[in-house]
Amino acid sequence: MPELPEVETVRRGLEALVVGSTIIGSTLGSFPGIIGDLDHGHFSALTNGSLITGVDRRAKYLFIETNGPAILQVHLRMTGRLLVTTTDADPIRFQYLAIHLDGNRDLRYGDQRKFGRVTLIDRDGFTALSDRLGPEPLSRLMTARGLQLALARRTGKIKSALLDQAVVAGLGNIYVDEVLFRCRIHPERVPSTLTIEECTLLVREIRRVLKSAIAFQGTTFSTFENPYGESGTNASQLRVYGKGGRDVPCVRCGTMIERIVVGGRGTSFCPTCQRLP
DNA sequence: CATTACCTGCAA
DNA sequence: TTGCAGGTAATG
Repeated sequence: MPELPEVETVRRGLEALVVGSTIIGSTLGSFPGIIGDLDHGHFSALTNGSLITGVDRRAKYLFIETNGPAILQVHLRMTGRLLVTTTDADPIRFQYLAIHLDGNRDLRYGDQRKFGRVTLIDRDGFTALSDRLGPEPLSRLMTARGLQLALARRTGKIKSALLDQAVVAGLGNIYVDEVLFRCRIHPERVPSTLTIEECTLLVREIRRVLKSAIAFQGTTFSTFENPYGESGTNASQLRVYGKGGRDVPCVRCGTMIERIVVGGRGTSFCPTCQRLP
């Protein structure tokens, strides 16, 4: 499940592999909807001949920048994969798009569940999207005070608030559970009741957990891979995610990790370390 | 605010 | 055979 660390891992791989390459064509597979509402002719007209000048990330979105009229916007959602291969390589699993680059290489997009998209946007589209996302947690724009302010008018549950990309950009189900465990905050805490001390702790642990996960090249449970086709190794670092209701003891106190549903998401936490006030 | 749709592999 | 996995948009 690609969240910020996994998307950042893909970004770094793509930056090393495709910046400086020119798009010379593309092949659409059996699910044309992968490129959104655009037809392949228009997609080609807007991308063929463009030089790839950079790869950026905002929240869980990737942006492949070009010197042409379009930016490629990629969202991997649940099972999307971007791989760089040779042009004559066999199709990757669930391949729906191949972008042909000069030098006999392809940028391939595969997606078992067809949730992800590779769409084209312009500079205004990027700005509009970026404007409705919250601060990047690895930048100075995320602050304890800002987080407390964003949480002040929230009446739901802290886990749901942190999953809202308008509050903090890039957290998903895995890392929210991990961050809350490390902060000893119950996932059902009312967001507006968090103290500034707790927000300071959250900011610190969000950064720590995400940076560490990037260093491990992301968490791979089944499908996540970097553009080289390599799995991430962060799964071994997880303390609670996926462990609730399976007789797994808390690494801190030995209490069995519990599983509940919060905002429709499976949630694992330690009922002893993470108590409601 | 919560719930559902979108998808498909896989575990129970 | 059923239901769960979950990021985001759409809906109630």
